[in-house]
Amino acid sequence: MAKFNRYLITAALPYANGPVHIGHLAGCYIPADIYVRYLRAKKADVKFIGGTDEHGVPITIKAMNENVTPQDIVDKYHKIISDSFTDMGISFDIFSRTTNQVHHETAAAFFKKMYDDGLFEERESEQYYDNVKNVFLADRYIIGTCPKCGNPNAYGDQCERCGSSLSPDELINPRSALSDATPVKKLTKHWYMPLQNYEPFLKEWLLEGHKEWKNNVYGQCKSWLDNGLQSRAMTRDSNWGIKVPLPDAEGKVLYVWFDAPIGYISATKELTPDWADYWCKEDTKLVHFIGKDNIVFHCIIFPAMLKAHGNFVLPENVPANEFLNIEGEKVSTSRNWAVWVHDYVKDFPDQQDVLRYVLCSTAPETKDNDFTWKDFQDRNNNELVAIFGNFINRTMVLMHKLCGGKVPVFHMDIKDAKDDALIAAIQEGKKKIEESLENFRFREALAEVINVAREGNKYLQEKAPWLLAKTPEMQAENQKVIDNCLHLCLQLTGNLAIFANPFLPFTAKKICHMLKVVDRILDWENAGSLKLVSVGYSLRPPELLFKKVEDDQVKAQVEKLHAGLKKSAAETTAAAAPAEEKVEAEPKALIEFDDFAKLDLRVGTILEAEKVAKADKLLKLLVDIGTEKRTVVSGIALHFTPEEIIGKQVTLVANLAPRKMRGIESQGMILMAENAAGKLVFVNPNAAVEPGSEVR
RNA sequence: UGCGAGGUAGAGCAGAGGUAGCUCGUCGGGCUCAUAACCCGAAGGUCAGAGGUUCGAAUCCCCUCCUCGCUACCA
Repeated sequence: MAKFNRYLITAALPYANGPVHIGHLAGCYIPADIYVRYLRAKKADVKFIGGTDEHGVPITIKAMNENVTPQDIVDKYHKIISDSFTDMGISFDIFSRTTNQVHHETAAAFFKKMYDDGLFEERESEQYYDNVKNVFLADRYIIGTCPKCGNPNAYGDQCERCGSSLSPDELINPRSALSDATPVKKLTKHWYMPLQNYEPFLKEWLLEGHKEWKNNVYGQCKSWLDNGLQSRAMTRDSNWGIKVPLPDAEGKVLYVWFDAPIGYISATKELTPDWADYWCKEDTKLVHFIGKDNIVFHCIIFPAMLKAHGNFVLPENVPANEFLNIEGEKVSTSRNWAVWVHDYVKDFPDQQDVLRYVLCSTAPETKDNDFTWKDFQDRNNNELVAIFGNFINRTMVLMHKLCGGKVPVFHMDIKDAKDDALIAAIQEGKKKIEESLENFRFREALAEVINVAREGNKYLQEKAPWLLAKTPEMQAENQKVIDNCLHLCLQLTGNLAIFANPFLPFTAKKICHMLKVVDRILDWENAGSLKLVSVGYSLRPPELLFKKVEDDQVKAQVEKLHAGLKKSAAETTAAAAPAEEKVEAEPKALIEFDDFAKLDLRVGTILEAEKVAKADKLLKLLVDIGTEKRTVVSGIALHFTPEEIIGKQVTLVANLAPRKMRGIESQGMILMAENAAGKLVFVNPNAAVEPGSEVR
């Protein structure tokens, strides 16, 4: 514990090309905020760093599609994202952005230092280039017809209609997204970081030194390290990003994943002149909160960068969460299957803590989890309203009824075993919550908060002060017992405010208001105290902390979700439909006989067939075309077993340029007919002919 | 395809050799200060499936299936 005198907590920088949804909150921002609020309550020296990640290709694409500048895009989403976090009480000490000047300087200097220390390899490779705009094209910038589904607007890395991942070489009629020009290959130079050089260090530091990390994180990292790391390009050809700070680097920017984590450092610089204390002193505990998709960058690449640069602390833990599904389906921003934070805040005003509660208690800490509106309702109504809120409400109501609206005296002389048990439960609860939080088990910690409230309800029930005061005479006789009961319930209420504060900060404040105490009592050192409210103080009238979520609200939200989905689906279909007809109805452009004559089509016989290792759709075939035997790799393994096709006659495009697939050179292509259902059928002569016979 | 994580009651989780447990929900009863808490009772599980080790397996070993991520790959 005393090992660390300072905490630096980061939460993944959301990418500024869309708003944030509840999956982001559950996986990353709420756990981070809970942890930070807990540390602050313990008066730890802590900085909570966040910001938007504003570079990279997808932002430039989005800008192009909407006919605005990338800066417009990031300005828009930085605001939306930042507001969502503020509304939800995510208490960043700074929420910065990677387009800031400080960040550009910091990231460039970081790169330059590594360059000067000779830590990069320069390599040349061929990349697609747009001769009209004079720029290199990332795979995303190349658009063409998808060879699988015929979508005329597939990207060079992926077809968004059929979901298949592609390489630019596969696109039919590729064209530049910027100018419509046909891309050509051109040599380009980039700076690579030889990650393999850091393997010994990473293995020692991570695999040996951090066995306490969560299973999902440790296992993934071990897998990466066991399989061996490779050099990775840390620069890109683009004009949107941080310019590579070298003389011969016109048109080069830092790879977005190189610059983004440095954003944590830049934001700290922006926040405080003492930033170096947090980043460079060994007694700082650095913790990155992220989702599982970011594990490799935060556990492998960024630590390697920090180590390479030198003088930086390394993360002490990276408690990555899994993913949150919505109503049984994966979140999909493109299909609009998501609950957006800015929508929630509008639909459920002043109920941020309900969402914080539900997302924490159903957080995907060990596996993917499901968010449903029904569960949201149940947890709110049965736990927040009925147990937590209800205990505090009964305490306040009874105190006003039976103790004149003032904190009653505690009479030590009649303290009994039940009182002692309740006091012990408070102490016990404190210990459990601390232990859970320090080990990043937020669900468990929050469940314990509710549990303490449950103990309160139980105590109140057993003491039943309302039964002791059925008549004024009875009340006079029993007043000391009533006083003790409500005194303890009020102290417990104060403790619940402290316990709940990291999780439900808005609620904790409301409790303080009711108890007429200053927010300072929320300091963790007061947890377990029985002197939070002073005897004789008159308190405010009770106000309800939570209200029930009604069935029609649940219904409305579920409908909204489906309506959003339909709308999005309709848009895609509308956009795709004409194109689809075009592909099927309109024949390809006329060609001359000479074009046809370029094809060398031969009938061949399959001699051998075997599955290609590490590929689920590929068969490696040996085809006899008379004069020679060709090795052909064909993507038909899902339709045919090797045994059933040996001996079959096929039609082969014999003069197709050879191409390597999974390390095997394919010397030709087998013609297949595909029906609407996607079933493949061989195109072959309807009677056997000599192998090598020409098809004309 | 390889690797990683996961699969325990309707939901969310715990348990890592010794009679399968917790919270919420469901059903029945008691009680009532409260936005129906609390108490008592009940139903609900072939611990993903098959095989093995063991006196004894949710737990250890082997194989298979399913979900998610990373990674491949495709007429």
